[in-house]
Amino acid sequence: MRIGEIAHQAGVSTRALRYYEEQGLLTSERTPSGQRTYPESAVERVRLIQQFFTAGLPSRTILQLLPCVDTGHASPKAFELLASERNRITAAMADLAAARDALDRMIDIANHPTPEHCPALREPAWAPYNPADATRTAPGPTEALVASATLITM
Amino acid sequence: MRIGEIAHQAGVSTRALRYYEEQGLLTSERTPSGQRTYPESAVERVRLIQQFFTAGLPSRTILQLLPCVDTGHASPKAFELLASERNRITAAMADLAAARDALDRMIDIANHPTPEHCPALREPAWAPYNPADATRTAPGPTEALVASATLITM
DNA sequence: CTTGACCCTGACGTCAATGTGAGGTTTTAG
DNA sequence: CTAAAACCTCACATTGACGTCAGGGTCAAG
Repeated sequence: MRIGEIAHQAGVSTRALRYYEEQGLLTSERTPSGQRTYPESAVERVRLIQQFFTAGLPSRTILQLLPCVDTGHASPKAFELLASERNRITAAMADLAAARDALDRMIDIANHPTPEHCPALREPAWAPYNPADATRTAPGPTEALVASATLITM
Repeated sequence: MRIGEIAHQAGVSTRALRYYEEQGLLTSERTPSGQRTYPESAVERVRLIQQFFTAGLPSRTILQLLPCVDTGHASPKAFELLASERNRITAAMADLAAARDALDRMIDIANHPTPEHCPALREPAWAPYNPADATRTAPGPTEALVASATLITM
């Protein structure tokens, strides 16, 4: 398969694929005329790479991780890296959850049944970590709103 | 309080605070000589701003959101924005979870009790979405490893 | 053989939240 | 009073994963 096909199937640009190759994340055969050729499996590999990029891993880190995907074995160094990146991701998820909760508090206040009731600041929307709000975990308030917004934005 | 104190308490640089002001996210009084002065509450406000930045919201979006923190009311536009950003964050968390699971699969394989058993690719580590692995949700494998890595990296 | 779609290699542009340094004023501690 | 520490305003540098344009080959179809 040529680069355009891979790009299409993996949902990325050809520029991205050449960049991955430049970074050592992806290899390709070449036709006599110099055009890149990939095996089918490249599609999944690109998707994995993209997943890591999306998760905020820099290319240098991905480069260190990929060999252990290929060999199925992890050196001690790679092992540490795997673990520390996992921790990083976990921390990032916590940060996102915190921001989401802040938004939820704002939505709650904006949705307050009696708008006259909260002139501004009885409990500021950004109060530091109100544990009473932390009992609920996943869905959050105003499901209908979020659902409709999903329709709008996804 | 002056800028250095706020920066210290909020855990950001003075440069960041001046940038926030430049972007309209933060206001300050000035002493006759021109030095910035902030109320105590600025610390929490900066922390909120940082939380949003960490969650990937761009300053322009934060700028649209903050008024509704201040007034406790959200215009329809702001409301849509709140909802769509909440969705964005939720999607980002899902992406992080997917990457974390990919790492977990790699860790599992690297930790495989019989390393000789998986020469490379019986089930590639990056197999697309193995639902059997999705039953477990939060903690993941190799707790001890992750715990020790936490000690190392946090 | 030619046209249009695809591919190639540079190489510069982008965007956003800061970092950093220059050159100068203000505040604070002694 | 003096020196250090903190502040001020420009304004250019950084980082990373691409976008985009230039200038030029390649490949299938008609």
